[in-house]
Amino acid sequence: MLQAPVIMQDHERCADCPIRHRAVCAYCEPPELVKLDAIKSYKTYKAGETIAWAGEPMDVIGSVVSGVATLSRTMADGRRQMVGLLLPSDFIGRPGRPTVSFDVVAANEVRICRFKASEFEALVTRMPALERRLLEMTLDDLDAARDWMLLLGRKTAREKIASLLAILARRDANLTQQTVADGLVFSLPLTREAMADYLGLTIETVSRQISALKKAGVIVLEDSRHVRVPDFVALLDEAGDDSDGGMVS
Amino acid sequence: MLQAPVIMQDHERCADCPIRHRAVCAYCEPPELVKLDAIKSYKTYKAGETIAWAGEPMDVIGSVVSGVATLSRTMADGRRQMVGLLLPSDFIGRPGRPTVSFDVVAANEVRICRFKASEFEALVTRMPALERRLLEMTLDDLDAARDWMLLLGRKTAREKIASLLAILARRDANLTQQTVADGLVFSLPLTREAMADYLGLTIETVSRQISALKKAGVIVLEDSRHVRVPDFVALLDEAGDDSDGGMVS
DNA sequence: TTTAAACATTGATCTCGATCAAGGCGCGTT
DNA sequence: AACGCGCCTTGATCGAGATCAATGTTTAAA
Repeated sequence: MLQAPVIMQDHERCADCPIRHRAVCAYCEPPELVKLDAIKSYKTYKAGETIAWAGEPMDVIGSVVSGVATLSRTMADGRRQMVGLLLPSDFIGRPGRPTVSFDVVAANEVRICRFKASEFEALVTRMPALERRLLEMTLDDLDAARDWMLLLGRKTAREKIASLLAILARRDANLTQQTVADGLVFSLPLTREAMADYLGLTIETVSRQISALKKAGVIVLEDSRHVRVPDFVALLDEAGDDSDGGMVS
Repeated sequence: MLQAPVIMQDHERCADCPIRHRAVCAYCEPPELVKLDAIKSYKTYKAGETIAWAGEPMDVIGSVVSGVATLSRTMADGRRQMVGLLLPSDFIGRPGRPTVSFDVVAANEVRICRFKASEFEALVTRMPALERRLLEMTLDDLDAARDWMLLLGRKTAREKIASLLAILARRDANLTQQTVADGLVFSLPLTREAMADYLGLTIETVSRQISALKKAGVIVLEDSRHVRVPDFVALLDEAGDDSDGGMVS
């Protein structure tokens, strides 16, 4: 969620701030920026570690610096559905809300830059542009959630896998500034189980469909965690998407 | 989406405004309120009529006064997934976004109170509390979308139907101030087809599962569009939800 | 290097919901 | 009343993905 199209590397001072990408770097005044710097802190979570449980009070907001975190809802009998995937530069937090409404778990080793929620909220009231930015980010999340709903409700297993791979490939290409022409190569930051939770499938089906895409030549598996996409358009075609969704071209 | 817990009937002047429920009534200053009144307009759409197509520029924002509207995404081959359900008092619009990203369709006769987007935006910049309110509403939508994702990805057909009925029953009870003890009665504002699009099912499965819940005594069908729920807790149980989700008790 | 545990793949079978098909019901029109 | 049309229900069958089961692979600890 909440992906910044390009990371701004010319703002070293706030390089890891949860809001750096457009809000602070674009709008904030230097005095406020100093305050942001003074109250931020870092924390690293190991793979599988729970960052926050559903229902817990959420006293920090932040953003992913490196690694991958997941948001998921679980039913009483253990069925689980991922409802958010947080990659580097994504924002974590629900401004103005006292509790988390889903489990936040580290998919692999995750480094997070955090603010105390109360201090962040105070800052927001003094910086109207920040509030605007938060609204914009939440709308991005909502759009992503709605695409995700189409995937869960109407796509076949094969389309689901292709869609997920396309999303991960796009994110990776943005971060590394690759172009499509090179033939994308990227790593899968999720286990088969996490992919299954993302897609509303079982791990067996995930595995089978990845094999099928491999057999069809749409992807090449360097190993079980590294994928090469020779032709990105072919992958999008498998995903059933009708647009290229803003790929770096 | 964006449900107001109780409609404020003591603010006649802005009774139909897209933002009446908490933002204007709670925060706005009288001079601004007058301006809101001056620029609002009404429009009624017939059942099945498309209010806006995906990709179109969206020059109005507004809210549902009566009737039901749906947001849905469609794939190239016609598969459709509903991604938003707008009941009376719900907000329509993506503040700051130039286009709609899904089809907006009237499920039955819908009356909408509208602002020109540009005028509304201008107002927002002068009323910081309004921006805060929009953020809050968008977060509500995001929470709803995430619950919906759990439904689509992991619930059985029967649980899906029960969940939808529970949502509609709750909304109806809130509007009419019924209590659970009475044994809820409410009308289904959606056709079987719309329910199927909501739930990621086919109309046949929707029909069958409604029949099954009827046979099990969880619901009573007065006719195909009116439902009685003798025991709301039993319905929630069928839905697989672990919380009562804020029912009026 | 061996071992154990987590993760991934593949096969065989089953099941829930989709699909195909036929009728029924409600309602407005002629 | 008869007709047509949209909507809903029910039955029969099919198939995609789940489930059950076995085996292979990677990783890291001993």
